[in-house]
Amino acid sequence: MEFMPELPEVENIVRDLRPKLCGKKIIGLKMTAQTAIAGHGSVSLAAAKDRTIEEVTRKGKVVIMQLSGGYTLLVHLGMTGQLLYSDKSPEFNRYAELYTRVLIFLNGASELRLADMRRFGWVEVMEGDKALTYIGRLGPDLLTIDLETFKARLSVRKIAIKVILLNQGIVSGLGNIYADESLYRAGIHPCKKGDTLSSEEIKGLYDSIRDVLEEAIRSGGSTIDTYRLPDGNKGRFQDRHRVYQRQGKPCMRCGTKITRMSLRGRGTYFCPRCQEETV
DNA sequence: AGCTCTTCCTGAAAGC
DNA sequence: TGCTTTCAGGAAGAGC
Repeated sequence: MEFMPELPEVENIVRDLRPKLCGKKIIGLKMTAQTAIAGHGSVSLAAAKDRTIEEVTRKGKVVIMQLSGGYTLLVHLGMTGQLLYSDKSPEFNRYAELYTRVLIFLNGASELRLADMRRFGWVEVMEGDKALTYIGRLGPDLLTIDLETFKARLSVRKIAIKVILLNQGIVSGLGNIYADESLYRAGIHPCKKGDTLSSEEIKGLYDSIRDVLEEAIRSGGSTIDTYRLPDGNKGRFQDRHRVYQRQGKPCMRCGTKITRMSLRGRGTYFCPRCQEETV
């Protein structure tokens, strides 16, 4: 159960869903179990009924579905969320059967559902400017941000760089796994404060993040595979972890044992030699 | 501004 | 063996 959808997984989901959903009309919605509706200024989910899905995009980890009439459907997968599409007679996996939270019925006998065991995920329908306001509060997406913006947003912060990277209001898309992996590749200690990073370090981190994200997207992430084989094919990105959940194991670069620490309540993995704390 | 702590939720894993 | 506790994680909120 290794989903933890971060930017690469959400990117793959959006790429997969876009051609399937665009042009489809929402003919009904059903909330199951306890609902997972966020309250960022939303209207009732029912407002999405009879609207057509015009575009499917994302920003950071948030899936954005533009609906006709100026409405927007947002989906966040939290930790364990899956967005499952089916146009066959709904035959989903056991996970989906157990943990479905929201069902969206589409024309053409197809449906989309949010299944989410731990219920940190949510869906929300917004009208007009509300969605723009919410999306605008998210920092620039890390797959498309330019170096100057990246530098400007990081270098003014006096907090640990990992905390910066996880704050979706500063830059969006990274979660715990890719934050650690990116910092490792850049050779930067997770606790180093943003305003103490040199230009070279910021450039190195920028490149590392881009590399990690693109590699993860190419390797299929993990969530994309749950569309068809939820309990089987899980993607390959976890095989590429160099520090995440590798505490006690040798660093692939220098052999030093990977360390685990808790940073703001998040498990944080790094190589104490390659990511020396210099300040 | 930034830190710590708490809440949400559930299953895996560790402790006894 | 079997019950109980702890932990993990994204995001938001409270209080200092």
